[in-house]
Amino acid sequence: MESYIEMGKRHTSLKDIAREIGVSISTVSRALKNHPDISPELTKKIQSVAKKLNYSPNPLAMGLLKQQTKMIGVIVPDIVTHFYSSIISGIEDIAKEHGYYILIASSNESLQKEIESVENLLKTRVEGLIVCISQETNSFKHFEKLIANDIPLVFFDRVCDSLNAPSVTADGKKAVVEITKHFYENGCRRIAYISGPGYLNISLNRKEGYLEGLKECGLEFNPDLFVECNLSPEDAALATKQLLQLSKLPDAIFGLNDTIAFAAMKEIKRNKLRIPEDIALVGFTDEFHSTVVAPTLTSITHPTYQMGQEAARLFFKRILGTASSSERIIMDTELIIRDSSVRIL
Amino acid sequence: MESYIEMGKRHTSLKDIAREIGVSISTVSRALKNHPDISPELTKKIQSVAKKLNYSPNPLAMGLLKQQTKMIGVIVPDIVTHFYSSIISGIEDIAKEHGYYILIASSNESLQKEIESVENLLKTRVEGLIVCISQETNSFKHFEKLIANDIPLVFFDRVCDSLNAPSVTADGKKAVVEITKHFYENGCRRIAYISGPGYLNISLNRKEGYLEGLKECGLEFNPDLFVECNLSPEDAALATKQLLQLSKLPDAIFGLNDTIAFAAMKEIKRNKLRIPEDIALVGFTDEFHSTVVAPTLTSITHPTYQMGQEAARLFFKRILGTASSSERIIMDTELIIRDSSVRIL
DNA sequence: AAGCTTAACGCAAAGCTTTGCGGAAGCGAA
DNA sequence: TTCGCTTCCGCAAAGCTTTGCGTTAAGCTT
Repeated sequence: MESYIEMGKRHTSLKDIAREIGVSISTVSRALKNHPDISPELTKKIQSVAKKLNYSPNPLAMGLLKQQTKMIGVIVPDIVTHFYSSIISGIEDIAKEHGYYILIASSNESLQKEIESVENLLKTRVEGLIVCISQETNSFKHFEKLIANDIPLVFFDRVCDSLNAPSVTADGKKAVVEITKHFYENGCRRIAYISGPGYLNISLNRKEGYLEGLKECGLEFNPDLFVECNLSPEDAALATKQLLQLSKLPDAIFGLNDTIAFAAMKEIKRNKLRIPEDIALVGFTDEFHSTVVAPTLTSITHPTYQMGQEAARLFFKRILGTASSSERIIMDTELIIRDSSVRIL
Repeated sequence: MESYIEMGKRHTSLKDIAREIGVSISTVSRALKNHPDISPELTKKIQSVAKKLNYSPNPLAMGLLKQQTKMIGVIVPDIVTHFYSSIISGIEDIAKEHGYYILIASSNESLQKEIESVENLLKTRVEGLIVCISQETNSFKHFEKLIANDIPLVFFDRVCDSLNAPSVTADGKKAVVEITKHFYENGCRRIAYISGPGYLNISLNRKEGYLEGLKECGLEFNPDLFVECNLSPEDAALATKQLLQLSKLPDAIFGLNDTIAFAAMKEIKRNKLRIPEDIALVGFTDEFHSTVVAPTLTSITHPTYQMGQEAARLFFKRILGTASSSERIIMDTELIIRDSSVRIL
């Protein structure tokens, strides 16, 4: 008896199995899920042939039928930063648990690309989106459309507070209060903050923490010591230069994130100033290389991987309909003290 | 006239448009691609309605019809290392040019997970795979199966030479010859090499370069100065310890990659030895933090992003049938000299 | 032996798109 | 008036799976 299976076909279908055995497609389908309508012997036979032919259901057909693709779109500013790739890892693992795959798109910090990504991802019929907005994103029409169409959407890290969507963020305010106090305890009195774009929630939250921290330490806010930059190393270097040109130098700098802190570190060194003796330095996000720079960088650790997991969990709550309309998870952070901020007083 | 479009449906189909206008589905399909059979007025009308309803073809249906998913599976040892995420970026961009999406899977350096990833990716009907094998991978059955089934497969960085598949790698041999000479010119005579698992092509190629370089410098190979480790920082630290316990210390260490070099750097510092005065150090892969460690690390730059692009291009050559059965691209590298290896003689 | 139940399957539709082919209507020509 | 051609559109199948419902034949009851 010759096999009817054509060679060159990459995947076996129910039809192939049906033809091979001489039964109908529906019988095969039922047998494979042990439907009682099919006799035990036939079921057994069909299952063995299916295994031999290495059958696996065609997800396209299933998707068409069930109207679901089992895919989640994930939009991040970039994929090469450890912070994001680590979060993606967390999302991926939870997605896998639910039998979902993720489709990753990078906005490259561009609003335009972010909008395109939303559209493209939607065209591929992802079932929803998990996103961290770009640093340029100050308009949210592309997301409002999703919410109006009832397409699941969850934000992480950089969120849009005005949108009614679930999110997971870090407690930036609390963290920066802690940083500011740490500076103070190490004798710093002119504490500078290099922030990101003012409309981003992370900039805002951390600034709140900065102000609150100053207050608690009995220090006054000095506009000279507050500068904004976009999130590039180049712009951060510029911001640092600006601080270093003040007639009265800062004695501490807090960078919105580690990228900014590293740029600041280079700039400070170039000016032959010592860290932390002349200027203490603290970052945020605890990138991998914090421990390997000199001096090692004091920073705030995000539980990045867990943030990714939580974001994904929020997503599935939403998919499964068990979510409150917009749950907001705020995760705790931890101050990791290293050499860049500790002065022997 | 009331619209027939149901609310709550997330996507418009041809059927929706057809019903809205009162023509058949096939007419709509043809009109949308300007088929001459459809009258200009009707075409115009259909197109305007399609636009209004924000129609985009259902990729599941298309996939089923055309038997293609427009998806590529990418398997990497991990996604959080800059080297891999950067390559992924390159792959992604070329894929996007071709209207393809990529599905990323991490093997976490585990052969078992790699095998699972291959199977899972295949179940989702990716059209082919682009992979960098795990450090454990010394068996290739899971890939042979792909080749036998004529499923496109291209390797990058860590490849399997015995398999007849296209690949893109860096010229490790040439690079390490250069490194060795660089050490020699800086007065080093006891040059050590911390390698990775012996069966990996990258370990092999670089060892060839090491031996060749020693030869050209008139140095003899000393087995004491050659150690292998798996690619973890912990194991690299162990390997370094082993070197530092030699009665006669090495005066130069080359690490298979930057991760190993960083681990070695920590270990050397812990032993109160100076870099590069006591031991010169060179890495490979030029991770972002090479410039920010102290001393800054001399290393080899891979053109990572371009490697990703080339891998993807190879993939599409294969898909489009214009590929020689197994083209192998070998990319040039560059030695970036920094503080960790330059001695003032 | 006729009627009925039940076990064990097959048919067909739906989900969406493309495309070869068949069909209807309109118009000019004979 | 009728044949034939052109123009313009619809039918249906294929790609794969699931599932409600219909069908067949065997076995049992009385």
